[in-house]
Amino acid sequence: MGAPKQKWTAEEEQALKAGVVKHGVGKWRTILKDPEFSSVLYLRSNVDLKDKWRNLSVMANGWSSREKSRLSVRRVHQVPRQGENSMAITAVAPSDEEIVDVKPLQVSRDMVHIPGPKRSNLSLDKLIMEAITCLKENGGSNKTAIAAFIEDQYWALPGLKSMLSAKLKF
Amino acid sequence: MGAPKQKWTAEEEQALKAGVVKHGVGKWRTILKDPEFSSVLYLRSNVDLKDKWRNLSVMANGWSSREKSRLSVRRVHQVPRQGENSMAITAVAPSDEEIVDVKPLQVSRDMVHIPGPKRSNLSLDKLIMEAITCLKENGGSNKTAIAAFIEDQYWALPGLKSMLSAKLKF
DNA sequence: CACTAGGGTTAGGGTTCT
DNA sequence: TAGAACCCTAACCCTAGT
Repeated sequence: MGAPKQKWTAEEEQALKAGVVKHGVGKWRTILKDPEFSSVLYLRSNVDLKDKWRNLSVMANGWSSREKSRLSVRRVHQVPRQGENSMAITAVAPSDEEIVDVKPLQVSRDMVHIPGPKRSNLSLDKLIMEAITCLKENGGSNKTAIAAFIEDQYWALPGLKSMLSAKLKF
Repeated sequence: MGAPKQKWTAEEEQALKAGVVKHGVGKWRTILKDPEFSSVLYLRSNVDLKDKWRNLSVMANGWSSREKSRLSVRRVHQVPRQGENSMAITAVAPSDEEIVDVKPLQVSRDMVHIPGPKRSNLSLDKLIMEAITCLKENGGSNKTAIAAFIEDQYWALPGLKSMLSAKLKF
């Protein structure tokens, strides 16, 4: 139908966050016009950006009320929107299968799984190496922000901490 | 505990249908406020209207055999995305008994279903690079933005951030 | 007029009740 | 087991204020 709901993709979400980092909260039109993000966000309006940011913010602190019994692991499959937004980096051959269910760090096998943000499991090694490289090359970068960036992608992957501990050596 | 579940009466159902003919599908609040129907529907919410309409539509779409639909009110729409929403309805004068059948005139857009290509991890590397670049270039500016960004990320696994912060020194 | 902030509404998946 | 009624909330709309 005319305007079906357009679910935000992970790429769009990240682009928005990066846009906010670069231009600031509330600079929706600016973010949208930035060629760095427009290729990803061109389907969105400034108002869309604002609304999405609001949703993200709500999730960030509290969405306490009803996170109660979320049983059942549900496969939330997201149908990629009409091709075209594929211009980006092709890199990574994702040998890894998609991870559908992300579980909290400490979960016993019969515990309830909390459906986390749907994220794909791309090569962790790749990410880590990339991050390390970037960090080294950009001595002045804000390490906290970078850590946050990585966290956002992998916050729920089990075993992440230990993996990182093993890989990161400075 | 709670509401005993209110079955829809024939009058309510009738009013809903009339409301849709008059105001269009999706104008639930408008229908509800219309004095022509509010006296009948005052017990219902806009969401109730929407849900009821969905039920009616499912029935009409032949899933379950039932009264056949003779009349149809069709949503006419046009553009994908970014366009104006306007939904025009063409109300064909009902003979008298009417079941409203809502079906998209044209192809549905969700027929396009790309079989689970792993969702892109395409831009992650790029995003990381962008973030780093931005942070670097902006130096001290946009502290507000950065703070907002970090704050937004804060719900994520705290262990990782602190660990990275500790390991990566600048 | 263009944009943003914030409240309001809708769409659609999910859940509960019968 | 099905289906009607109801819930949740991301996505989208409306509009005052700047």
